[in-house]
Amino acid sequence: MIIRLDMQSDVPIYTQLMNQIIEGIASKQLAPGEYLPSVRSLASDIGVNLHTVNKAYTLLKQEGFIQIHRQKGVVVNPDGMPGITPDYQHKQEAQLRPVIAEAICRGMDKAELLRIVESFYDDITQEPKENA
Amino acid sequence: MIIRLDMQSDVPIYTQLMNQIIEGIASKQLAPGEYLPSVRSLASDIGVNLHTVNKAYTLLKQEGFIQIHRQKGVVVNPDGMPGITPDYQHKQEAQLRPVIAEAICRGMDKAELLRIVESFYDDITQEPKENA
DNA sequence: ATATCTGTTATACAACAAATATAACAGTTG
DNA sequence: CAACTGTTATATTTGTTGTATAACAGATAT
Repeated sequence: MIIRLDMQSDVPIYTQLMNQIIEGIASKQLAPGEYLPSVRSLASDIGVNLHTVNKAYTLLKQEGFIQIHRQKGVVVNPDGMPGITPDYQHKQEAQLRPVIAEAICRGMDKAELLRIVESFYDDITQEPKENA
Repeated sequence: MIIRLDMQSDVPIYTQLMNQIIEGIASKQLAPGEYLPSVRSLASDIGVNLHTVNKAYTLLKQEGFIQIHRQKGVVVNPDGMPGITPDYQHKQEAQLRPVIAEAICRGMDKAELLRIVESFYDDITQEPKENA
């Protein structure tokens, strides 16, 4: 999977990494059971420090997306993804409400917003588009 | 309008302030032309520093949600809200994609996600529920 | 067994962001 | 003139982000 980082972004690198790995899983470019690069090799590939990758991996492990087998490597959770927990629902609401509120302010009607969400949903689930 | 801050949150206070003001406008609890408290009085009310409120106001001004009249006060933009600019669309995509990708990972199907977005949309547009 | 690969931990450092604390300035309004 | 606006400046504290090294401990391949 190709990782694209924007070093100019105000989004932390470890967050960009987490987001791209999660989208990779959502788009089935990364399948459960599939191994991810080691912290050192990924860090080297994308030109960041080992600890930055390790932070992303550790947080993804805490949320249940990946498993880390000591001395063996990092693998997309073969037991499946975490489900819709109450904690997750609260986090999702905290993320969605501000986005929806701003859309409303700017005059976006409900149908248009739903159309946009749907198109992103389709776009993610219809990857892989690895080759361009 | 009632402002609720979570001092334990990892979301910066000035961001929480911006979000709540934007949701206040979206829900029509704050109407265009309506005056907001001065930086000093709001800061005093919610128990934060003057500069924290000023940062939120300044950013809201930059995005076009409010106007700041020197020596007169802060007012919800009476010329209307900013529209759907390309910059905004990019920001919105950057905010939405990670949320949608995680929802997909966790097994939320498209209909359920759309239902959630719709319910938040309705919830925001059907405030004010000031009295509980 | 020895070298090499894992993740893990620890420490130190630089740069930056967030928030506070004071203070002062410059216009507006009562 | 006093009191209120937003604005600007400076300083300090605290926490986050990211880098840099280094070492540890277990697994694996030669």
